Amino acid sequence: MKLVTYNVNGIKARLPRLVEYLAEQQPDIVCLQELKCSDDTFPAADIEAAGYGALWHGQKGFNGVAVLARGATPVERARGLAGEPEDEHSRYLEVEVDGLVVASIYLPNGNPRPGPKFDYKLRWFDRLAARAAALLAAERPTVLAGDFNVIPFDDDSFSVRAMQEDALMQPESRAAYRRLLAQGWTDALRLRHPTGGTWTFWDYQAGAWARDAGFRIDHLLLSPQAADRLTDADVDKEYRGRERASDHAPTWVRLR
DNA sequence: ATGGCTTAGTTCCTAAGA
Repeated sequence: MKLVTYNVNGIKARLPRLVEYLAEQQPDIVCLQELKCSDDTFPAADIEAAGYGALWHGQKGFNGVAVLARGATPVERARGLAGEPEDEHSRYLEVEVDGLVVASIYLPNGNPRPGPKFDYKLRWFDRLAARAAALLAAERPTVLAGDFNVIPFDDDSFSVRAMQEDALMQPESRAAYRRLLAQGWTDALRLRHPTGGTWTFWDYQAGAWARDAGFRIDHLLLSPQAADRLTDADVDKEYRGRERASDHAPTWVRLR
């Protein structure tokens, strides 16, 4: 089965691209981020017409996450993370589908840094880590899939210098990501492409796509029970080059 | 040489993204 994470950067603007992707790739499970739509404007009918059941956690204007399942409706386990009741950002949706536990994650960007947005990013990371530890303790096949807004290693970026001051590459961001991995999660893309150079995001600006000036920030973290079933992981890079594309490309794992 | 772009909402500008 193919499980995808895809930051669509506005599901309304991206709907033709998304429907096309579903038809061409027929992924089994798709985690979406940056819906940028409220719950009542999510295009559920179009998704259903494409053959997918869906759960979504929307927000007007920005954020918003969803999980789609081919020929099935995901069963909701949680929306939002504990630990900060006043946080109203829609960034976490956890479901169960076909015996798999799946979370769609949109971690805060954290720019500008330093400042309250960067502090929020680190707090959100801690809250995610608490949930992730509980998920591991259940010893089930589990996938944390999403836009983590972290460039884990220097070779995950086209230019260390260009990103040096960015929140995505700060030591604190990387340390938080490493602490998460150290719980026992497998970074599937890293495992399959251990020397880096695999990008999931190319900025709209400065001809980044044309120069292949990208970086890797969309990640799929597998519990040991899911990692045992991993057969492949990669990026459907070609979709970044299409008309009115998202600035992210679909990123995926195959599990037995 | 991340400067430039794109999306959505409060639209003919602003906020947010990364």
